[in-house]
Amino acid sequence: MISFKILKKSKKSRARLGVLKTPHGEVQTPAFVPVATLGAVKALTFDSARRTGAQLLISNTFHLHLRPGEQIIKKMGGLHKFTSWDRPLMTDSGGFQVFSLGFGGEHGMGKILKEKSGLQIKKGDQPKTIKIRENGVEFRSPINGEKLFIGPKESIKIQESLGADIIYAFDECTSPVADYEYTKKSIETTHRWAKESLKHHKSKQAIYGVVQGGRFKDLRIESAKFIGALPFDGFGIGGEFGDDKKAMSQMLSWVVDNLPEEKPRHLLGIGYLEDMIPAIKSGVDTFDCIVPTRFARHGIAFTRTGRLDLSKTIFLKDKNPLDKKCKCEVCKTHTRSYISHLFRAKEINAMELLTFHNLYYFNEYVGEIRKLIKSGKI
RNA sequence: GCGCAGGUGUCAGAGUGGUCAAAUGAAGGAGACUGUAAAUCUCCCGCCUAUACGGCUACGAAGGUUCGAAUCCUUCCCUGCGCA
Repeated sequence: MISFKILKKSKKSRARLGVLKTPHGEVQTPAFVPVATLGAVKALTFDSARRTGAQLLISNTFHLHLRPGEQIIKKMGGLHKFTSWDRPLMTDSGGFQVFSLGFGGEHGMGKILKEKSGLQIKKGDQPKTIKIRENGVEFRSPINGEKLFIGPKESIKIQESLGADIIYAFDECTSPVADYEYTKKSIETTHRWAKESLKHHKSKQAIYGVVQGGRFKDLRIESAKFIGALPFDGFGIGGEFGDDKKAMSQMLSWVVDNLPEEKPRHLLGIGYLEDMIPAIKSGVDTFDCIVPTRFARHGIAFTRTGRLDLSKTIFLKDKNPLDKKCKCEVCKTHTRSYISHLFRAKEINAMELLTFHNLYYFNEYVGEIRKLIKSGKI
């Protein structure tokens, strides 16, 4: 089980400072949650991940079910023992894959709408590659194409075998091009699955319910009220978040105002650095995102002066560290020149160094935000 | 000197009479990425431009054959290997 203690509530916003206690230690919130989809922070050892200041990781039910399979992990003593990660851990339910392997993949879009596409998902529409049924989803394995079925019952069973500290109810993450009627129907499904998830939940792990509702105010509120009234230990906020930054804060406030105040809230799959303060001010306690890790593998470093693309030749002549003020071990020891060279030469160290720095920087950034809440500035 | 093989865009390397500014890589350039099918993906990459199924210049050099040549012929230059 977990417990969540709110240490301070901001007078200026919905932001709050807290401590999330889990069987594997405490998390100072607000906290950034690095993603370890397959039971690894890509490019890093867990020892390194700890040194970046990572407090809590999120792994993925769908992907671990496919490979190596939850039975293997259970036999190895659960995810913590299997991986050697000894700090708090959560597993996502596979709900995001309903989107990413469904409409998301089909339409070639993420959950943040970049440009008007003219596409619209209407009530009754189904993605081509997967089928969303009453009790779950017929997936196709991205590895070998085999059919598999995951619903709330399956997801919870898998997550119980994996044994993370916090698990999630199975949900449908909706597309930014889903229309009102589709989204309305979808939250009915997500709500039904939430109750089913609770029904099949037998372990002592904490379980979070997931709020959906797309960009529609009444649906977000309805979903928050419904999920918030169920006996979950905390709440995930998922789905699309509109096509501009203001919209996200707006949508989060609709949701947060209708969730129980004393329970932790996790914003699923957001954010960029610039999303953090708005999300935290909207009352979010934890949030995960693949950005620092994936972008690192694509050559991008996040710094106080913006993003740097280390694949550019210009950095070969740059003696500076990635970020002059950063105290991380990468910035203390390496130049942009060297890291750029490694990246361009496709040395895997480049990914390690960039991933380390990015995670350190993200964690540091949230740490600063915690200080701002503490000192009453946010 | 003789024999053999060969000289293609920044590089490597296809192409052996038209559909060739020339496959494919690489290098180079630009962009994307928000609960990870992502060490991935997209675009540009001879020059000019009104950016188009446009113009120009190009496949070692110079001539030639042909309606048409990177592709065939002649000479020359150069490179590699072998033999003297």
